[in-house]
Order: sequence, then C-alpha cells, then structure tokens
Amino acid sequence: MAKEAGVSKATVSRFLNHRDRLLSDDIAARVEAAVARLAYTPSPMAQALSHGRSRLIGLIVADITNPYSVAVLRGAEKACQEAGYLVMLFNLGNDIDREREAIDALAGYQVDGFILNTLGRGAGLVDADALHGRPAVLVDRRHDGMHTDFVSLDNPAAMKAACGHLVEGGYRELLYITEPLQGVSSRRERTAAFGDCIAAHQPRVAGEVFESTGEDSDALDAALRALRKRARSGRRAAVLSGNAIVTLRVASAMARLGWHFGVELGFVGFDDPEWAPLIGPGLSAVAQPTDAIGRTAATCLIERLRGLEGPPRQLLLPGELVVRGSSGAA
Amino acid sequence: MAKEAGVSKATVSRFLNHRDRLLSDDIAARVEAAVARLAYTPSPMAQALSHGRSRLIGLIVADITNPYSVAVLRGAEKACQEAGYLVMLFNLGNDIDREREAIDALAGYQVDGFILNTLGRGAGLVDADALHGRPAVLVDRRHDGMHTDFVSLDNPAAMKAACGHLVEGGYRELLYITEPLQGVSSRRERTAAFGDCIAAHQPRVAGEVFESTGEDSDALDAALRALRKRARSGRRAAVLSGNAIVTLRVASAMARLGWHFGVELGFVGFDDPEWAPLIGPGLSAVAQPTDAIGRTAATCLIERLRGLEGPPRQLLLPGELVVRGSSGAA
DNA sequence: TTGTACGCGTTATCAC
DNA sequence: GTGATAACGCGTACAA
Repeated sequence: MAKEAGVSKATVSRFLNHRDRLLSDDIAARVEAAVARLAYTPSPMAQALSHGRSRLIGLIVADITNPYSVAVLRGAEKACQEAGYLVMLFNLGNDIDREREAIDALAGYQVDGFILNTLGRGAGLVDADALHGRPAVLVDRRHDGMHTDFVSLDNPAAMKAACGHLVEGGYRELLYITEPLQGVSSRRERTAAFGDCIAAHQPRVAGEVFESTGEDSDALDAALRALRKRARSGRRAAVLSGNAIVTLRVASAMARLGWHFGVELGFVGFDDPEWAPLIGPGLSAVAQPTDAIGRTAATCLIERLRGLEGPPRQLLLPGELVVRGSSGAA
Repeated sequence: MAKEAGVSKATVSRFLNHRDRLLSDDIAARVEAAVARLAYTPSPMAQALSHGRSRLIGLIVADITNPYSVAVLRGAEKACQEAGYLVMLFNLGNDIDREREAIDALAGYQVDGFILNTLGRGAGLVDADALHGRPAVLVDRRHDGMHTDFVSLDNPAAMKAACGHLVEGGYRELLYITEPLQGVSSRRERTAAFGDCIAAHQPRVAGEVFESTGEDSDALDAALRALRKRARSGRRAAVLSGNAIVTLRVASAMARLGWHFGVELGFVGFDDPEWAPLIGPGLSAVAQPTDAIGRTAATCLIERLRGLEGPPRQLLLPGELVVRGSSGAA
C-alpha cells in the first residue's frame, strides 16, 4: 500500500486519521485513489499494537444458557457495534474457576474494557487490578471489592411491585423461590427485598424463602405442598420465582402435581421470557429491561473509554410488571 | 521483560516456544524465574501480527435471538476453548447487509477461521474470496457458491421421522408452517422433505405448506381454521412447525383460538426448547443435537486450521423425536 | 548456546 | 506538506 500511491506510509496514515488537515490536494487524491483501488483497510491488530487501543470490548458472561444473559448480551452488542466496537465473548459456563482466566485471555487481546456478568463469588474473585488497568462495568451482579460502574434491574422496586400486586390480589401466603444464594448479589438483594416486603405487610401476610437447585424436584414439590397447606385456612398462596430458570422448574413442579397457575397457586416470576404467556393461563412476570441494561452497560463503558472520570455509578433500571392469568383474583 | 531476566528477548521467546531444546540450565532458570515473577504472558496480538495466526475464531450468527443459534454457539464456543481458541462473536441481528461487514471486521482481527450461521440470501452474498483466504464452516444454512465444510441437522431424516410419527398416530391432514423460505437452505430442505413425505403417503395423507411471518397472526389463525375444517371429515389434522420461533407463534394462535394441542390439532415441532414440555399436554418435538452441531462445526474448522486437506465435508447429524402429549392418539 | 537484526502494519516524532 | 525513523511486542533467521 505504501508504494501503491507512490507515497510514504506516514502519509497514508495521515490521510486516514486526520484527513482534513495537512494534505496537499495532489497527494490526497493519489492516496484516495489507491485506497479505493485496493479496498484498503488498516489492520486493527497493528493499530492496537501501536496505538494501544483495540476497539475491542470483552464481554464475560456467567452462563450463556441463561436467557437473561443472552438478552443483555444482545443489547450490549448492539450498542458496541453502533459505537464502532467489536465484542469478544467469553462464556464461563458457570465454571467459577475460569473467571480469572477469561479476563486474562481477553486482556491479552488488548480489549479496551470489560462488561462483566460474572459469578461474583468464591475463589476466582476478581479484584480491581486483575483487570490490567482497564475500565469495566458490572452487570446484574455486584462485586464488593471492586468500585466500577454497575448496571442492573432495580431489584427492591421490582420485588415491591410483584409482592404488592399479589397482596392486592388477596394472596396472603407467599413463597419466594430463588436459586441458591451463594453470595450472588442479585439473588441476595431480591431475597432481602422479599423479606422487607413481608415485613411491610405484617402481620396480614406471611412469607418464606426456598432455595432451589436443579436436582431437588422432590424438595421443590414438598415446598409447594407445604405452601398450599398453609393456604388452606382461607388464605390464598402464591409463588414468586427469582428468575426464568426457576420459573421453568416451578412450572414443571406444577405439572407434576397436577396443579394449575391461578387456581391452586398464584404466581409471579422475575424475567418475562417469550413463552410466559403460553404456560397455563399466562404467567405474570416482572419483565426486566434486558435490552436497555445491555445497552446502558455498553454505553457506560464506552463513556469511560472516552475519558469520563468520576466515582463509580450505579444505574438501576426499572422493571415492568406484566399481569397475566397466573396471578388472577379468585 | 527483556531485561528483567538479564537476557535478550530472543532467549525469552525460545524459552516459551521450544523450551526443551537449546537452553542452558543457567539461563533457563533465570528466565523461568522472571516469567513467574512478572506473571508474564506473550501478547497474542503481537504474535498474530508477526506470526500470522491469532488463535481467534470468528463466529457470525444470523440472529442471536434464536435459541437454536445460542445453543450452537454454546457448543462451538466450548469446543473452541478446549482447543485453545477464543471466539469473536458477531451478531447480524437478521440484518442482511451486515454479513459482508461482519466478515471483514473479523478478518481484520486476523481470525484464523470462520463459523458461519448466516442469512445466505440476497445481496450480501458471501463468495469464497470474501473470506480473505481463511477456512470456514457453514452451520445450518448451506451456501451454493461456496465449497466449505457444512454441518447441520439431517433435515430429510428428521422430517421423515416427524411425519411418520404423525401418520402412524392417525393424522391425515398435515400443515407444515415455516418461516418465509427466502432461499434459506434449511427452510427449503425441510419444506422439500415435507413434500416428499406427503408424496410417500399418497393418497392417504394430504399436506399443505404455510409461510408465516411475524406479523400475520390473522393469516396464521385462518390457516389453522382451514386445516381444522379439512379435518372435519373424520380425518385428524396436525401442524408441523419449522422451528422454535414458529412454534411460539403457533402456540399463541392456539391460545387465541381457544384450542388445545392434542385435541383440536396434533403438533410436532422442529427444535425442542426447554419450555416445550410445559405447554399444554407437552409439545412433541424433533430435538436438534445443537450442542453436537456447534461442537462438530468448531472441531471441523480446527481440523482445517491444523492443515487437513480434502474436499468439503457435509456432516449431517441426526435429530431425535421426542413424543409428548401434543401428538397423542385420540 | 545466545545475542543481533529484521519484519509484521500501524502511529507518533522528528527532520526536511 | 511530506518523508524517513523509532516504537509497539513478538517470532525467526542469521551471526557470534
């Protein structure tokens, strides 16, 4: 390319970067022609090597099986592309030990920053300097030891809306089913918010929490039976589910028990997957603004990359309660 | 790093690459210590720039909203990581015009090869040399003008299994609902296979095809009503759905019509999403071996990267028919 | 066995 | 205005 236009590579570089300034019309035209002729594009790799920036954003996701993660990923990816960044994806597959490995791998490719939706617990704990000095934004799962920007659903508000809706609908015995807390901030926050809601409605409303793993269908069934039993005394009972995966488990349990949403048990779940309207009478849900969360996270990070200073920001986005048959009155 | 061990960088390079040969114990130890002390890792970027290989695989997906794509992505990503490759993801968001752009962007980062689950139609048509001479493997959607490896479900066999099951179950009026063909090979192949199945069962069984877009709920409802009308004359009717997205539309239509799977209409769908067991009496499905497809695609590509020669391969993986209530007899 | 010099494709800093 | 030149961090001849 250098010689294709008969000029030095420095001139070519100038043409591409500050094309407005410092160019004689004669040479500018020559370079422009050569660029067009060769369909020339500067190598991002070499640019990264020299200039130090890669226009790459590393996105680490705890579990790509989770539709929430995918939805966020999608929003983030869109925003990144619009801003001229490419996304390098790393899926942890819920394997905690690879968190550090993932960051190092991505850092090796000189990613300009990280979007992290990670496990946030245990040994692989990521401290600030593991990021190799690059900015990061945390999504959904907060991390005590790290002061970076944080984007998430407004969990307390969402839980309040869900509980409030159920209580208004006449439900008095609530069971919040969550994946095992394990120190994951979003799970802890939702569980705590559930407790607050119950406390706020004392003593009319009673609540319990059940931690559900994937292999405990018997325990889950038992928990639902116990809940229903408490409801016998004229008090209606409802389940709150912590995310779409738990919702799936609860729906399976209901099928096993031969029960129906909105009849034996009311239901509201966090996350509003596309299939929620199709199960039973339709599942009520707190829809997360996943696309906005992803977008916001990416935007947030890109602002930092452009030099924005200031203390870590916390962006809590509101959920939207979608009422369907599963939480119907009577 | 060069000076940290008090040696030249060439020595360091030798230590990392051919550590067995050509090393004096004295210096080897010095370098090893320095490497450990600095937690030194060679920059993949610089390696790619000089050596020409990046250990990066570009994965282009037509629409990350499609759970099929995600499942494949997951399998591919796993296989890539196991082989020491990193995945760069590019989502087209069904925007046809970005196919070329995606490939160029990825090629700019020196990806060693491509895994393509692309649109395969229209203007952005990708010819072999758009790949910048790098190997590629096509997933799910075949591409006439390109002879690369191809991995996919065995569509004819899967369709045969689905139709055979329905016919055995006494269904005589079949409706295959697919997304608009638009020259997408997998849709065409399934539709053609459906035609073959109907032909094979002539004249006992009748079949029609309906192309469903997202915004045609009225047309879809009408198609289902027409199907049911044909069934009146004592012939049972069933719907076959071309993928999970169509299945969602069909399920919505059934809800609108107040009909029930397995009663008014039988049903079998391609793809077996996790929610399939939870809708109505459970949706029968042809489960695609998505994980294997992704894995196979990645493996396939990595073999090529390791120098495997030979003509393009076609790897067709078998689906698995999962029978649930929606296709039940009577 | 080890160090030197060069190239990979850019950008930035000087001279001209 | 523009062309050499160093540097980014690595691999690899080639020389020592």
